[in-house]
Amino acid sequence: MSVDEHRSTPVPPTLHDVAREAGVSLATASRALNGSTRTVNETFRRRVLDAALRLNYTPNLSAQAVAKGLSSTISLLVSDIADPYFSSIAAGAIRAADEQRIATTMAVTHRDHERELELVRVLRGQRPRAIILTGSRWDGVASEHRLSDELAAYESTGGRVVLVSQRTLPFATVQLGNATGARELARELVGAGYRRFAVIAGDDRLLTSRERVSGFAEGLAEHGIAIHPSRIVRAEFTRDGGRQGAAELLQLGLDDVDLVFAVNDVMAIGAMSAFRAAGLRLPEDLAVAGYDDIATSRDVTPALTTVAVPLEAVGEHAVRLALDPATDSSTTEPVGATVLLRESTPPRT
Amino acid sequence: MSVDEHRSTPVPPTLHDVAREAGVSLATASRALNGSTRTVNETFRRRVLDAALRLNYTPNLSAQAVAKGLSSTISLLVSDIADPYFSSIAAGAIRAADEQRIATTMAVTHRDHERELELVRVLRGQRPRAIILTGSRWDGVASEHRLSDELAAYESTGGRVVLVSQRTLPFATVQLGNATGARELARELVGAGYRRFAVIAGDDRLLTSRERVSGFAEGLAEHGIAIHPSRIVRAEFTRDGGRQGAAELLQLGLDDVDLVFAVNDVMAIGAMSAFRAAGLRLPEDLAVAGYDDIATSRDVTPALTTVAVPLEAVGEHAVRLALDPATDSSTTEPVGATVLLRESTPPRT
DNA sequence: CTGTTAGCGCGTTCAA
DNA sequence: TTGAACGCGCTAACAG
Repeated sequence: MSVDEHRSTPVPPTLHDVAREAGVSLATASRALNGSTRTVNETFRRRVLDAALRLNYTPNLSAQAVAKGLSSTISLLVSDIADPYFSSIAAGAIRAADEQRIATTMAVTHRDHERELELVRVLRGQRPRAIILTGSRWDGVASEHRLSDELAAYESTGGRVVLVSQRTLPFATVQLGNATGARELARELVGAGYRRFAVIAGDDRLLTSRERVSGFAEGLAEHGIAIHPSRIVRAEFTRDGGRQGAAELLQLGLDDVDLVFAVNDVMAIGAMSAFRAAGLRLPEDLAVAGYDDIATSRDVTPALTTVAVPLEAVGEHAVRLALDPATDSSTTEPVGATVLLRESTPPRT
Repeated sequence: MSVDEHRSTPVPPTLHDVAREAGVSLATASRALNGSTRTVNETFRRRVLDAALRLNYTPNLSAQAVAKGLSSTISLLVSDIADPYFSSIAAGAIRAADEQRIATTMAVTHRDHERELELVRVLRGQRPRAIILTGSRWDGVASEHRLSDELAAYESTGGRVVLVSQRTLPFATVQLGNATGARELARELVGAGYRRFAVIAGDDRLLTSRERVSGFAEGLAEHGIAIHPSRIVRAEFTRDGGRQGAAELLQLGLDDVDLVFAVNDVMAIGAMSAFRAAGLRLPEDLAVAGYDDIATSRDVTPALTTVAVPLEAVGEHAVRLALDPATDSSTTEPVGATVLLRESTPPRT
């Protein structure tokens, strides 16, 4: 039937096949199937569509991208897709991209700067409409400059860059209001009667960690409360990091602490596990608060007090920013955060 | 300097630009940069590489794909990327794909058959090396046939299909051993002293749900225990579904039940929340077990008894299967499951 | 080992 | 409105 039968490697039908099958020219077939200006006779149109259906034709997106010099994909970089923080953002991003019929390519950096830079280079090869970088930016990390250069080069050749994090690089950014959220959390906790705090933070070069810690400290300072530096420990931005931070705090002694703020929920949950393993009753012996409001936060016992970040909306937003031609690199979209007081921080009488 | 300066739309440098800059032919530049057989003079090679670096050149992957008729991407379909079950599989898949320097395009079906079918059609346009479908297959759903046809068409034109689920379609499949895992869970639970069970299942056409329920029932039957049909409720495969299932069970009355098995952890956790809200103490008043061993399971209180599925490994495995040319469609890779008895099902004396 | 040339599948001019 | 011809960026013969 088809020419493919005698070929060794099977191959998808091309527009050429469709045109031949329909008895029209390549151009007509192209116009009937993918043309923007639908200036094609209804009869021919029908014939082409039928032929395409009969052949089970699917346009080769790569070829289209080459021909029009414009691809229909975006690239999304995350630190760790199994982390609910990033998978929520990804969910929103994929949905928004999907609405515009563009595909999302995902890549994972594992919080490795060099890897991130390398991925940007590789992904540029896809000529995506946009590259979205999620995850905290770093301070004092040399590769940030190279990353910035790479992204600038990409943007200078027609690409769009959107960051979901801090605006430390000159690109459109969805800012997360970490300082504000943490400050508000501190206020509410003081309002609930807490006075003596410890913090499990992340690497100090991690701006998200820094912003949350300083925002929290500011909120306390408004009430004349200070956190002793020795009560701020640093650990990895993961559940295990939270456990280790808690262990360190336990070793330091927690007699003069009534609430531990972990800079994200994943760490907070790890910390809760460690505290409990050490024999502490939560929240009676110790209160814990986190940040992000990942799904698990409401399911742990006691339910975790945290700051809700509309993660899926953030992802959608980033894509809209990326795909909206009007957006320029100086765009900064702040996203609000909401304090959620739950059982892990009961009011102190 | 460059011709782009006078152009309205900025454009990335092409191989042509690099060749000109290096003073060599297009072919030489191609060979030096991307050629497999590195039969190129070291001097020229240097010159080309330098030029590429100077121009910040990145090969256009779409063009490469068109030229060699082979793309460097795979497509991964998941039901819901924010669900830890799927994000874990995705993490493994992305990692494995990455190792082979191929990019992963993600799409989300939201458990909608029509959408899934449509996505397969769209994704075929990318000419991915492989399409990986994760998520339970359905029984008695008409679109399954059309999906199968679509996938067959894709495979007949050189693509590869891998399913992560049940082998109900004639494609390479990573099978999850749901029945076995559930049977083993039932045995262990009986061994722990439980005798009276209820089940929160999913849609009965969802094979994953069916397999887990029937496997569980089989395990009980070995000990002469049966589950009364009225003690099996059905709900959505989500946390809210779990809540609703629990609510239904509560309404039915749980006096004659000492353990509730929810067919996945997400539902089990939702159910725990609902049971607790209804005033039940867990696990004293009621034991609960789930399936999948998502990260949250060990963080809830009481820690959830479940069946561990090596999700990330499953994802990696699916990609290897997809990319290994030796694999044929009849390949079936079973994956073991491990019962994890935790505090939500303490031994009954 | 190098350069020339002909494609890959498709969009889009330009005449007809 | 249609079709022929060219170009997109790149690879893969082919000849030198």
